[in-house]
Amino acid sequence: MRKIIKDTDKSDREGRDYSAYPYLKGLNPEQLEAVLHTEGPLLILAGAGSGKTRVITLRALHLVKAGLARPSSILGVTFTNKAAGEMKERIARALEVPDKDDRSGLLPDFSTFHSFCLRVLRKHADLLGYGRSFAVFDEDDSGKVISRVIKSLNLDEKIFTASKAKYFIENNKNSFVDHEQSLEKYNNPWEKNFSLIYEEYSKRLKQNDAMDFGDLLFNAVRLFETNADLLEIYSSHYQYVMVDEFQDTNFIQDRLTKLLVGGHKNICVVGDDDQSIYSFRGALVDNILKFEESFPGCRVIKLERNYRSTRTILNAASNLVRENKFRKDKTLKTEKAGGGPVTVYRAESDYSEAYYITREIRRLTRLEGYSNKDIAVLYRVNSISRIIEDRLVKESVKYQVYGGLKFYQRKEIKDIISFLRFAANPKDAVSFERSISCVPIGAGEATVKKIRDIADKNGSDILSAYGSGLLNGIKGLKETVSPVTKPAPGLLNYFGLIMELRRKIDARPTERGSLSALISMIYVNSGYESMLNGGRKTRALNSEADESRIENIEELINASQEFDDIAEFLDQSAIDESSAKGQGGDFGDISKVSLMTLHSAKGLEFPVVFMVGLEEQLFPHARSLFEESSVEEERRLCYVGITRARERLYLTYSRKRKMGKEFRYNHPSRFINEIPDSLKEVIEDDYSYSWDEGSRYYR
DNA sequence: GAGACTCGTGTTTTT
DNA sequence: CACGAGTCTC
Repeated sequence: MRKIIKDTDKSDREGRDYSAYPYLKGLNPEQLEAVLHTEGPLLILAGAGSGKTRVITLRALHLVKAGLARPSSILGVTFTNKAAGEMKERIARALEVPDKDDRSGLLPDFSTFHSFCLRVLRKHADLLGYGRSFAVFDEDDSGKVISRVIKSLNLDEKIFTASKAKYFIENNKNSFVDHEQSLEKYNNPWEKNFSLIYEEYSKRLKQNDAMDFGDLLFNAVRLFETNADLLEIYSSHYQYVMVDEFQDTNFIQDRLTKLLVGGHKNICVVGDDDQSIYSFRGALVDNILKFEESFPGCRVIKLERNYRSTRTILNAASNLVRENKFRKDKTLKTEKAGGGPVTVYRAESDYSEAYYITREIRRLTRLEGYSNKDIAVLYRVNSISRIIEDRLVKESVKYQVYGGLKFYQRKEIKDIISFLRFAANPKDAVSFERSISCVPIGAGEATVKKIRDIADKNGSDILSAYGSGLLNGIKGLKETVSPVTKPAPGLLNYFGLIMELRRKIDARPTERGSLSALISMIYVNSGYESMLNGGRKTRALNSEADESRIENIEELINASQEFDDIAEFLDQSAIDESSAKGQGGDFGDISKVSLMTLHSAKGLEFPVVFMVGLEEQLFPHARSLFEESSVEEERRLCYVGITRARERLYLTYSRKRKMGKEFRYNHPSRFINEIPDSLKEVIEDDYSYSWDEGSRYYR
């Protein structure tokens, strides 16, 4: 098999064809080389729009087609589930693996770092002292625990805020520093206290038999570093490893990657230091800059041909990013012609800015042959979307907001799932509290505390305490277990429901009924449904907020039909980031304008891009202005935004903007000035929108 | 002690 | 402006 590759390689230079591998046609020489370089370390420095995704997927495809690897021995790591899913889909189509069947083994394993680690830990976390059904806490859950910890340590919550503590803990976990090392490492009182919080937090997670997001990576690395035989199994199983967006990996992700490929070193990483935009998450650009040092003899391939943007757009991007001092110099070349100038719009107010964008979108779709799906509106912070949305709604332009609150993070969804989570893992006190207090059943803080205290005192979890009658002294809990018959809210009914869920979880899938039936049961029997319906006769009488909650729960019941396995569903819901319904990431087939943050736009492209709110303090964000390196990161973020555009780019800013309670008068972003005038066309606010509405807004 | 109510606050970004 | 913590009332 090796031979075939070599022959192919050679034949390229001699101009022979690739009839055995038709998918290689149309690749440029660098791309081709990247696809064909299969053995040993490979670094692909891929500029924006240089066909990076195509190279990765073709490389995986080629490994299979050329008989070098079984699909299941290829691991592709990405940062979002969406990206992972898309790559898998592409390969599935190329390999003609049908959709519905059990695909395991037939396709390469494309995962995020987190889902990969979670899968590993589900199998082996007992080696680290975790239970079979350990819980996965999201930011929200761990935030709650952290706040509690800060209180219990009698620290001033104004000074040692939960968010700072969270940041501290996250950073340490990302750097593979555990709470003991943290206590040793830091000596000043400030960090010492955070270390104490870290320590207590870790203990509580353990009590809850829970891991947070950081733990997934931390524990996977710990697992592999302390169990050489297990690492051997995994690293010899995954003969070929690829990591996408390598510039955004942090210390622990880099470490995990190196562990996995230690034996064979068949590692291919793809990235672009100009697109490193996650340093606040602990991402280290050095991981990609020093990759060659880590893997001596590594092949480096640069993809510098951009197939996406017009020359003007690309020039704008290049000129901008050239302002950064700390970067590897490189130049993207384009194949496309000039294109029109970048439009810079100066608005008097954010309202007027939204008006302009909406009007321009309508003009583009009516007169210039674009459709809504070709257009994206990108902003620095989510809060900007609102005023744009208002205007789009008023002018009946269909749009879809991506990102923002994720589906599984919505209150009502978390509420319903917390019943299931608690039933699956009775040590999960966070889910216990959430489930018992999300419906008013006469159990408030005091009762909850009483229950926890009883359980703690007897050294058992809450459900065992209930099962052995220890809770009988509590008001409303005199009888023993009773099956759930009617949806009457109450403490007894609550425990009846949880016990019932537990029985079903343990039962064989054939005997327990479908998962969606279980979730419906929770919804009805917990009293959640009647709470939302508020006793009203028809749903039309419900408030808009309640109605949307009901719809979301119905969506949840719907979505859960795809799952047979409860544990799998719980894992998915813990780490799946997909936002509101119907957002599979298929931007192509919905006729809506896309609205999203610049961060979530990474990896996407649109014929028309509007970048909104290009103002000092907002973009670059106020919090970045203290450090040169942070401003550079903002600039890279701007670079990412610009390079999303294929044909037309709009940069808009407003002189006056409502931020929080007050109006701010910001200067235009330095990033606008950093694009040469010759590439720009500046349009001033023409005051043509309705001042009536505007002034009412500004009252 | 539970639940309604008000006030104040706070809004960066993949998992 | 929406959410959470804190206060007040039943």
